Amino acid sequence: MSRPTISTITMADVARAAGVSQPTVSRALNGDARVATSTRLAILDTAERLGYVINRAARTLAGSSTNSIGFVIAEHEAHVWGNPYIPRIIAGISKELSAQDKQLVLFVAQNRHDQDRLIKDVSRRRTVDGFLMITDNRSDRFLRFLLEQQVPVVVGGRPLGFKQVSYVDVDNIGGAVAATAHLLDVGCTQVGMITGPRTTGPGVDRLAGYRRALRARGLKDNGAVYRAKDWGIDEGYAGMHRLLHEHPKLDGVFAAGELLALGALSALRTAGKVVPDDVRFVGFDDSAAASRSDPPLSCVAQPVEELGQQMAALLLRRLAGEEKTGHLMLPVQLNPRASSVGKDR
Amino acid sequence: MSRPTISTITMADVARAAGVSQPTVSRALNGDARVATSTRLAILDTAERLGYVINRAARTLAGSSTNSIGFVIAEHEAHVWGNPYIPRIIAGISKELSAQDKQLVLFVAQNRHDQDRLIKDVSRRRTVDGFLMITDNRSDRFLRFLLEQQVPVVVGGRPLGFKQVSYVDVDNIGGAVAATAHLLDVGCTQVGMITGPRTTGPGVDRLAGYRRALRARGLKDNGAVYRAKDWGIDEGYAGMHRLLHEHPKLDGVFAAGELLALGALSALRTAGKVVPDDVRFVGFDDSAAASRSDPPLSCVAQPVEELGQQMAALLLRRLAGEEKTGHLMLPVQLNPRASSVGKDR
DNA sequence: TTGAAAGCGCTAACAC
DNA sequence: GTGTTAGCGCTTTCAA
Repeated sequence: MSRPTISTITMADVARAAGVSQPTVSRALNGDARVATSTRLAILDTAERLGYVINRAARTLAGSSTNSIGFVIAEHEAHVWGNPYIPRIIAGISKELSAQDKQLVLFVAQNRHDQDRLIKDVSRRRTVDGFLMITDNRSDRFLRFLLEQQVPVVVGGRPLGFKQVSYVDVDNIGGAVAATAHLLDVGCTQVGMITGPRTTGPGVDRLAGYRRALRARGLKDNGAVYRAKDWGIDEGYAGMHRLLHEHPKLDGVFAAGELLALGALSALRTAGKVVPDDVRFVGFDDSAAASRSDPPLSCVAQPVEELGQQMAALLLRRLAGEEKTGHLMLPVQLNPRASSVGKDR
Repeated sequence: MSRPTISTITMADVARAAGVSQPTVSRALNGDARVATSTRLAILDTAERLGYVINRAARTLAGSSTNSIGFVIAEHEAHVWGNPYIPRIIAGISKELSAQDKQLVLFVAQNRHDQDRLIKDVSRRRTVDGFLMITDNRSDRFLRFLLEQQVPVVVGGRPLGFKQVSYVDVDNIGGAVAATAHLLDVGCTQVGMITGPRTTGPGVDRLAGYRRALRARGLKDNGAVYRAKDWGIDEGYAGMHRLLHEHPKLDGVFAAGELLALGALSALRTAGKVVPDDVRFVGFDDSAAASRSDPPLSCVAQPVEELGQQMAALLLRRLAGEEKTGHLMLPVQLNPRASSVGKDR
């Protein structure tokens, strides 16, 4: 049993079977309005019956679009590779793209050299119609290049230091306000925060939300803020450790990242603190992980998969000329949980 | 300043500039041995000078290869999206592929429906030359299909229930043996284990390694094994919780997964155990995360990025006809650390 | 509303 | 060794 021959049904085959010309098949399949409804239906039927699948290479060669978009992972080493959201973001992107019959091509540019190669390639030959990317704003040369060249691009997470860039982000400020307000609501008087890098939009915005919530209650900033250098578990641990030493009376903590929260929690337990008896805690999480039982903590749930999907949708709209530069903010949800951690309840 | 025109330098342009025919340019650029060295050099030089970049669509249409390979994420929802290794695996794959000028196309098949669509597409039209995939062996219909159709595929992690499939995996057995032996070496007398799903190669193999190490010391299995239903943090927590209740005298634990270890650690702390004073602990980790300070635990370090790279390399070799079905086992390293967790040292 | 003809940029025979 | 000649399977004018 040798490999079955891949049926190479072409538009010409469909045309022959349907009794029309090959260009008419092309028009019908591409939704050209000039094709008579009866013809279209006959063609669609024949194509389906014959199991026709378009040859992307031919389409790309003849047409003006590549029908594929690129996803660039350009974050600095320590960030992205510890970014637990990448798979989910990809799932969201993929969902949207496959619905529109676009291919998703992956590019990894961890260092300057990779970026240069990408820049060179893109500048000379358009391999994809546009880019989606996750960046930590450190190694942003590729993004800058894309914007200069006016190559369509949509970024995940508000990028700092760029004007006129399309991006999709979750409501970081709103989420941080809700988290902080929640801690105050349940009676905390000394609320601290571990925020993400000041070089990132989410890091800055979540801190802003925390401060806004304090201000709204007429509380003054007690300085119990740790600005993590990255989003990793280590920084969460280090941050919590430091906060506990500098602010022994802390009775509430908001850790603005999933791994930061894990690390912070670890430090709390190491210090013998019981959550929420000694210290109330709110973290960040993927909304898809909302059912997670450990840590059974209050968290701000972000729609990560939808973030990816919306990024793709926004890019496709731009490519279709329906939209110029634009932003999109996805709502988050505060997910309060009343479990105890640090000892058995 | 409008968008600079993408220079559409074709082989014909290079040919003209170099004073040869277009097919000769094709041969030179593709390393055809029949081209005279002097001609080749002249052509390469001209191409470089003109900034020539090949048109992949044209190459694919005219040739017999698509010059791109697919990466399929086919794991069951709960598994993959919590799989912390995906980004690193992708990095490794990308490294190898870009070195060979191949594109990486992503496919996501979370459910039966996605898989059917993929199967249908692949059976009718070859979009990529081969596939790389991560699977949890539950939703393995796509893999089965690929094998039946003799589509080249390389799997990451030993897949259960398949014969004649190429895969790359780390030395799970060796790692588990080393981990268990280490616990015994440092004086543990009651060593338990939390292993991964019995439907996965690594889950089975790591358990086998643990048992082999016990046997080698003449110890009999004390039954202190928790078989996690997935690799998530929750299962680690649940497993540790259960082990502690059923085996109160446990003084050593081997958690055979990164998230399993995190969860297990959490449960240990929750139960008031101090690591390593009360219980010795060995987890699994990405070797790239070896510098991680929390948890500062002994671990089996896996070369995850290299796993991806080797997967790609193996597939490319198969496509080049250099190799048939084959396996590759990457060595792991036991990384003993002597830190304390659960209280300040 | 449809067909005929041209051509996208490359690879692959086949000559010389 | 190198040039000539044919397509690959589409999209896109241009006629009809």
